[in-house]
Amino acid sequence: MNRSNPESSSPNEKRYVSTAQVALALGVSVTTVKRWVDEDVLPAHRTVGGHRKLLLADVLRLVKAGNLPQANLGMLVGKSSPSSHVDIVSLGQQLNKAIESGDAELIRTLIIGAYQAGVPVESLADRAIAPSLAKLGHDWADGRADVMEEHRITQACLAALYELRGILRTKPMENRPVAVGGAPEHDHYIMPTLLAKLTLLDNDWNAINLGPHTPSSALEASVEALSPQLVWLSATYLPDVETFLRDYRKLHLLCEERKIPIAIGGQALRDDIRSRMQYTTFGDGFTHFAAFARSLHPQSHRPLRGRTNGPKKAKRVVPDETLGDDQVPGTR
Amino acid sequence: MNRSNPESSSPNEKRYVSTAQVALALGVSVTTVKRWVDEDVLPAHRTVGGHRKLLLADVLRLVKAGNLPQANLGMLVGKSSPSSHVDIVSLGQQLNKAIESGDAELIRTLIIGAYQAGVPVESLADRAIAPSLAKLGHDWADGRADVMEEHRITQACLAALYELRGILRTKPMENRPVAVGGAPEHDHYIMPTLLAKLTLLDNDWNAINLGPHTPSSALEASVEALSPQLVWLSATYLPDVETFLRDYRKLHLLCEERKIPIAIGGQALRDDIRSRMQYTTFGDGFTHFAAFARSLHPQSHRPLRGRTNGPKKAKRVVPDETLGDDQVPGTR
DNA sequence: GTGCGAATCGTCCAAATCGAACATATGATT
DNA sequence: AATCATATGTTCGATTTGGACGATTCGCAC
Repeated sequence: MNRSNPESSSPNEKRYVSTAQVALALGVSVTTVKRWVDEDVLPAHRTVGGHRKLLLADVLRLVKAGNLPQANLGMLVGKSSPSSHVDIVSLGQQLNKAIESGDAELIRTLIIGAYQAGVPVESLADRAIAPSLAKLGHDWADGRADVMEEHRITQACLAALYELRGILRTKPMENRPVAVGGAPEHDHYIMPTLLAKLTLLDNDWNAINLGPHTPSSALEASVEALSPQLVWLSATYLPDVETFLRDYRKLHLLCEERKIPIAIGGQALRDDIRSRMQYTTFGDGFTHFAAFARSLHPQSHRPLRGRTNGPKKAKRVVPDETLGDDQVPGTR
Repeated sequence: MNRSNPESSSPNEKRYVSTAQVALALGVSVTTVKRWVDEDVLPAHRTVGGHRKLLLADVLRLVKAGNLPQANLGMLVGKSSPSSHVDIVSLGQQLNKAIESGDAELIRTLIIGAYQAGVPVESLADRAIAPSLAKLGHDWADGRADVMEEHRITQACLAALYELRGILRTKPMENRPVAVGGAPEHDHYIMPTLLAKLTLLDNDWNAINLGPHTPSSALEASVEALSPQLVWLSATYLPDVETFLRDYRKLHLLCEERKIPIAIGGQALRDDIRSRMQYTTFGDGFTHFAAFARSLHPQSHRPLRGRTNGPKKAKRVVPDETLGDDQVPGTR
């Protein structure tokens, strides 16, 4: 087992980094980093002598929130991997190899490392984890892998994802909109609904996951008890479509009455089933799901250049963006 | 700890920590900590030999006064001394309250904190987590709690346990004996088999968890593929006892042939079922399970977190003097 | 007690960071 | 195109920090 990242072993997320390191990694100057800290764009702590100390987790959050094209986080998370931008495709291939060899430690390193290198959770899910697990499922069906491998790998991925959840948990949960969700009854797949939760957490939601095999009544109870601003339902296995549809209609009625959008997704929801459901959005993958969540609750944004408002010192809260890509001059 | 007045902040604040520990927690170098002490920014006592001993409370005060919060104080508070024996009973009560109130964050804090305070995983499982979840189950059956609460709490506990797994993972894994295990087919309970894995990890095993709903064939395949030195099977729900027994007998034969001990456990294995099984040991709780594992592979050293006992020469700290504390770190 | 490895001490000095003032770049407004 | 407001980049001396060194102390086992 080639341990490409030997040093690991350090809970990177709560490591302090200096302004210079952040500047180098983000492709901006030190002064800019200092100013961002002073303007509360980036949280930081000061030493007694006045030096700024940034938590790595805060920096990573900014990278994902604002669009910093030149971000090269390799230097921050581990100086051993200068492979600048993490290629999501190659990540998927590496993940496949790790799964084939059954190397749980490598699986963890790849997933956590990719996130720390700036890959959003939804991309990680759609383009690396889901395809790899699907491939594993096919191999199993074709007899090239056995159930033992499948179970073992599933547990390894689960552990990595829960660790990722721990990283996502580290940032402020105040003033976040609440979402609840789960998988329908008799659907025992843990991962899809967990990925949905992680995706929401990564997009500044407070997600409450009721887990797999959640009876419709439990979901309805949570809607009434928590008054969420979004409900998700992830169906991977549906033994009884009719019962599911009946339950779903009830849930949908309740949510419609309370004006709560529902997002549904999952492999089990084939076209013929979807056509019989009413929903606000069907997420064809977690990327769609994340986009929908962001449309409901836009994230804060990095300051933009130029005049944004009248001469007044207006507060800068850019509601949404799209402004496409904007090139930050990566001088230096 | 009977005398503890509950509201008195943290359990341990009169503990002394070294400059290196403080440096690690605050994210600065040892030299800097030494200088801060010399400049009266941080109060400290000196041993007769001149070593600095910092009161944990003082460090925490600086952390709050200055702007260095949320540093890795986990590393500091984590190494609690044995004298502050966490009362496992009171922990269970606190956990019950946290579960009743549905406070996921509190659940996490209690579980992680208890482990870091020196409670072994098996005790945590047997005397806090299992009773609390059993109580939740009863409340649910009696109508005092609903399914929503149960699912939500289960997810919270799962997350905490996976985080605990992350902590256990950081210990060296070389030269550990391998164990494999899981829950039988159609048993979808994740937690018992996860707790079994954590228990083994905490006792210097390398445990591979195939997870819930594991077909007997998968377990057998893993025995053949991995040649473990222990197999565990945790049954919480057994819809078809006869099939289970038939599968188990096959597994037992395989293991006997290879001289691999089997440990079984779980609520579903009532006396009448157990009487029909052959096994090496039946773990009536994780404490038994851990003891059995240790008997197979004695630990070189129980990972005593914190000092086992202070040298009889109790603190020989010279109260040192005056140094008009306060001295707020001038953030200039 | 005695001994030994690991941790800490004190003291250097180089490197990193700070704050402030000034110069440049960017994008919206006119 | 010209203008303006904001954001970013550069330089500078003063301050803070971090690492290296041998000498000393501490904790633990025997």
